[in-house]
Amino acid sequence: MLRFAPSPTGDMHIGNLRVALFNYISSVQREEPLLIRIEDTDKERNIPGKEKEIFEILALFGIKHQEQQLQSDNLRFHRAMALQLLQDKKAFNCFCSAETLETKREASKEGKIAYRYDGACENLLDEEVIDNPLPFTIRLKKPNHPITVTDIIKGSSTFAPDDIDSFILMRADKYPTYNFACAVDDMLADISLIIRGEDHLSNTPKQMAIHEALGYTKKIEYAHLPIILGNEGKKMSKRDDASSVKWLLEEGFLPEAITNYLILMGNKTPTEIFSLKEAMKWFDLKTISKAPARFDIDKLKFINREHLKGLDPKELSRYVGFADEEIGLLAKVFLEEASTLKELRLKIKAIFEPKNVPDEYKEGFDVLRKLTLSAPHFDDYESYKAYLMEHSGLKGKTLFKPLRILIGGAEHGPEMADLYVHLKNYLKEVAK
RNA sequence: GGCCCCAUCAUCUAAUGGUUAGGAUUCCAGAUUUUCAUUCUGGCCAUACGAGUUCGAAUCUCGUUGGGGUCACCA
Repeated sequence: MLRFAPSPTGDMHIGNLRVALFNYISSVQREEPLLIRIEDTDKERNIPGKEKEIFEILALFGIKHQEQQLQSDNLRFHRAMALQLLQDKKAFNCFCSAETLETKREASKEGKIAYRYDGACENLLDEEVIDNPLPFTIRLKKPNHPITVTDIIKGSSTFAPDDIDSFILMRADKYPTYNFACAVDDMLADISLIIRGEDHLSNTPKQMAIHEALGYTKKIEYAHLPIILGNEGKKMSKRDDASSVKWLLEEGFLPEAITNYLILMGNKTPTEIFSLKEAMKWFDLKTISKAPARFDIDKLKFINREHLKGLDPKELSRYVGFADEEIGLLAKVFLEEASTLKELRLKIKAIFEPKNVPDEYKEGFDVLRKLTLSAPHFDDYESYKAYLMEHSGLKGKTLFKPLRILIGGAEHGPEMADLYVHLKNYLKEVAK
């Protein structure tokens, strides 16, 4: 079983989507089910409705899953396991207040030394624990040996016991922390391969320590994906528009193109343009680069354009707000200068809307417009052009510039003959 | 700062000890198109640095520098 475990605390991030995608591909390749687990243990941060949004996005990108669960539904298991660790003396109650810990943390920061839990409550006598009325957390005793994480992408890295530390499993409010809930749930779900972002790499030895303390011996495979960097060369944050899947969709990037780019970036692929289905055949976690990759919106635009070119005209027409194959074909013509659906919609809209004509072309424009409205139907651009030339007396730039504005909606654009074929049945409307 | 990871054009990558270090995106120039854009052709641009190992290093080793991640009773 593989799993994708997002938390419903914000908009779906592009990095999350990539993790979801890779999990999906790997689950299909390995013929193992995929579990979607919503990590909702932080009641304060959960945003109502985000969960639904996550499933909608997954569906939109064609990511299919076999099972789904809410992490909070496993609460009784988290508590039972914590109790067991306490009984086995693998964990202990900690009565240090958040404030005390905070001051100690500040102190080490000032002394420029790494903060570690000082073990204050590790060896309390049973009576001291029983009689203590203070709220408490439960901490795992740090392991007595280093833990090595073997990662499909990163190779292996070893962590010392001090770096794993005696961290908190259960908070004072009796709810599990992320690491504990995650480790228990992965164990319960019999997860075989965990694909997640590199920012979880330092959590992995902690979760392995939990498994070890619980006596769970199944060897889980790991793949930590390199971070996606924003323009600044730092981890993409909510502040980067492009990090939001919703934003990219609104900008007019096709899910297929986003998928293509997410698989392509920081990776070695046989071709540049491909579908998810094609990628299934050759995708391999081992070819993912170890170094973080920078998000390049220009490359995404290029890929989007390529996918747009391959789209069925009818479908493309619907995407730009029409229901006519001809408009779809017209949109394709505009693909030479537009690369997103949003840009395409603007170009097409400009053709059907009242035109903005610069003064120098106003006169010619009016002549051409009236001529077009009264002209007979011409099947091809050449005849239409000849008709206009004959009746207007215009030629060269004074003809073509206003004409372009009239039927192209802009001063610049694709070959007018290419526009005309798809517009000839709309001509009266366009010149209106 | 501690720990972990990384290092080929501006960006994403290819070259599994022997290549004029290749491709793509971006950018620029010429060409062509009765306007512009497109298209085509071409161009700019990289092995971070320093030591080894070797007949030979982008490739292996070590160091330096640089970059990133992470250090919560968040996930």
